Amino acid sequence: MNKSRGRPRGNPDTKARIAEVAYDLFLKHGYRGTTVRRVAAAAEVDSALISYHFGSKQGLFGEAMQFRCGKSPAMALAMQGDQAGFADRLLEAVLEMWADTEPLAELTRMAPQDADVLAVLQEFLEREILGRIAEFLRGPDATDRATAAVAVIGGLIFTRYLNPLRPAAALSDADVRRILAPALRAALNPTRTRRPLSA
Amino acid sequence: MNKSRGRPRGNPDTKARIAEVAYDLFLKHGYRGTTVRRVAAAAEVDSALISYHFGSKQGLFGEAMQFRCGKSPAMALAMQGDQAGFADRLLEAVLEMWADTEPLAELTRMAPQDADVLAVLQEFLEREILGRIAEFLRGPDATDRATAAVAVIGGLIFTRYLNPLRPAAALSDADVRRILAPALRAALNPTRTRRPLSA
DNA sequence: GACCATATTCAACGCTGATGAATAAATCTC
DNA sequence: GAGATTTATTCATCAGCGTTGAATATGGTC
Repeated sequence: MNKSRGRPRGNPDTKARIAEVAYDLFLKHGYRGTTVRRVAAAAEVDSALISYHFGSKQGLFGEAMQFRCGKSPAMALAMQGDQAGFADRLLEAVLEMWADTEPLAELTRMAPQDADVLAVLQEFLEREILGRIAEFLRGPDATDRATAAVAVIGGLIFTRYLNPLRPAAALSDADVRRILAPALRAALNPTRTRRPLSA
Repeated sequence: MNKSRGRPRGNPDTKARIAEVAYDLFLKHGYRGTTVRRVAAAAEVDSALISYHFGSKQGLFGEAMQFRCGKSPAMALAMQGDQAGFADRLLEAVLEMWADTEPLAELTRMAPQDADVLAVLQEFLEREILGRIAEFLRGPDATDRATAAVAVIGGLIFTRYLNPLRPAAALSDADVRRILAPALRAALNPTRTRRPLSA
């Protein structure tokens, strides 16, 4: 069982192998449920090696996840078309992203287990979603409106995926669209002044 | 320093003292940052006593927090009045609760640190908010509509308090009302069939 | 006063993530 | 090619975590 000390023969990319094994384990058991030692064992490596390569458990998590999220084509699609229908297309894109992109859904599922995970999710929301929306809007108060939109979208993600309230998670996609579309439209609405509240 | 073994003289309510000390520490250092041993030290008690009284760290957390949340009068106020203005009153109540109820805000602030904390928050949302809304609505699909409403409210809590996206947290109360009120109204709307999407 | 339930400390267990020293292979330098 | 340096790895160990079981002292009951 004991492997000899020192650098191994050849140039096996042990670091990459560790990251891959870690990725699987993180998906399966969540952040806290995945211990450094278990990753090491699964990769047939001493646990100290993980500290050596990734610095810390959080570092390992970051590197193991990083290269899989982002670059979803769903958003790109929403960016094409007129501003009028943008809200609806945007909502569609978000629903699609979480339905298709497995690592994203898994990331969300285990986010409440640790602050480190939530930080990754937060960065994703800000850079990947808020950033692109602001870019599309292009107005003077573009950032403001994008911010408001992300508030609504974040809400969707929270109640539906991240911390699913039992009944809330059961809403159909159609229901989600019906309920949140007005909110998204209001958020993206350039008229920043108060509007009459028509009950 | 050593205190003698066995039951102490008098009947000091050590359990309550522990809960109070724990509450302070949880607020100050968060869930993970507060170790059982440190609570024990602060309460001048052996750490095993905590397992004895509360069963586990999560149990300690639950009991330490429990008796302070809930029972907020803001919700009760929203329950009085006609159905037409309910959405707006409800939104108002939520904003008020998080502004006033210190432990609630703190609970939210440190929720991302651990799943245990999120579980407490989740229970609060379901029982204290979703439950009361359904009770007020009283219709045939009351639960459905309440669920939808909580989805929106949960969104507010998520982006504003729990995992504050830097720009999103900066929204004023007025902005929040403007953006989310339409969504809440849509959620509470009894006409469950699709409505025309007027851009 | 005997007895049992209760409250407490003590000592230990098996975990956790991390660090520093030893070691061996790969690579660079002359 | 030999020697020095850098890189990759294991090993032994650390301090800390939450939890458990045994020992012990007090309070209430008959």
